[in-house]
Amino acid sequence: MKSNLPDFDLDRYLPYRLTVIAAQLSARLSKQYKTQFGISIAEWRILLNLGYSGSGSVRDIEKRVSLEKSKVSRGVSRLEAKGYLTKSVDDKDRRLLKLALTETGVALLGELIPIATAYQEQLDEILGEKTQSLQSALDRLAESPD
Amino acid sequence: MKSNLPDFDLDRYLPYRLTVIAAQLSARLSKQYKTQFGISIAEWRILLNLGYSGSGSVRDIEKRVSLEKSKVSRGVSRLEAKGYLTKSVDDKDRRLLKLALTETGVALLGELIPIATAYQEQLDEILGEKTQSLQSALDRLAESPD
DNA sequence: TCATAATCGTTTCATTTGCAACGAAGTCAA
DNA sequence: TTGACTTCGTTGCAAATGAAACGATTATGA
Repeated sequence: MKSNLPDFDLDRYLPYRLTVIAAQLSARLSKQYKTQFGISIAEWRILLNLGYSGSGSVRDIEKRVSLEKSKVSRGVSRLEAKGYLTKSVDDKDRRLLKLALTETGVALLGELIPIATAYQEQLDEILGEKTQSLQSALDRLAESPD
Repeated sequence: MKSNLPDFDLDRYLPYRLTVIAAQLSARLSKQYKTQFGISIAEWRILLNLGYSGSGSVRDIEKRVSLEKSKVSRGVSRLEAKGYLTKSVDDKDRRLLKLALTETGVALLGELIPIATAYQEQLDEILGEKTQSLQSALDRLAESPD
């Protein structure tokens, strides 16, 4: 087809670019967590949140780590089945679940975190002095409306 | 559970951060393209690639726009069903498909591109002087070998 | 030439996803 | 108190996804 289209540079188009690079960066840890620990990214985020908050509801996690509530719900169930956390009803509000890591869960998280930290350090090394400007540019995008 | 975990800042963790922001940026255009034109992101990338390359095989698109070949295959089929492109066998190598936009496909793309361009400009505005440093930081990450 | 290997695009299949609907529990106001 | 409304977590369901297998075609090299 003859085309007389305006120019467009996909490689500089941020929605595309960020999606591709995010997938690239996530892929490595995702594979390692899956093969070595049988844990998905969603599960990792849940563990992490519970590790630091001490306990929380499905909704707390959903808001805090950017996961849909059905994903959180299913992730929590899997983690419970594997013995990494416990579910109980919150006494103050019986609609809520009180989720908390088990000892095994804490131990697992203790293995996952150093791996992520090492990866982040590696990325910071690659970025060098650009680390700060990247983070502050991302701050801007994150704050932007819609 | 008592925890004695090393510190970890998820909000500065790039694999997470980029994933969240990428999803946020993509969501807006994704919705608009879907509701207004019935087009998915994968289809948009396919259209875009064909619009500029003139024609190409499934594999060309796969490599060029970061889509799995099954996604390309299905996207191409949908676009063909909607009349936006044509499939034919490549005469030089009969394993390959020769894909090309129809007139309708070019017209559609002619509507999609200005929307994306306007969005990119809006993002550049939000980023201001940080646009360049963001792009160059992303260059670094993209080049990194994992 | 002929057998083997590689590549292309499609499809199968199990899993994942996102959305909406749901029951249970809590809130609010009349 | 009652009834309408909201919130919580789960689940049903249809669609999307990704990996592997497949047939068809081409490339390679003995």
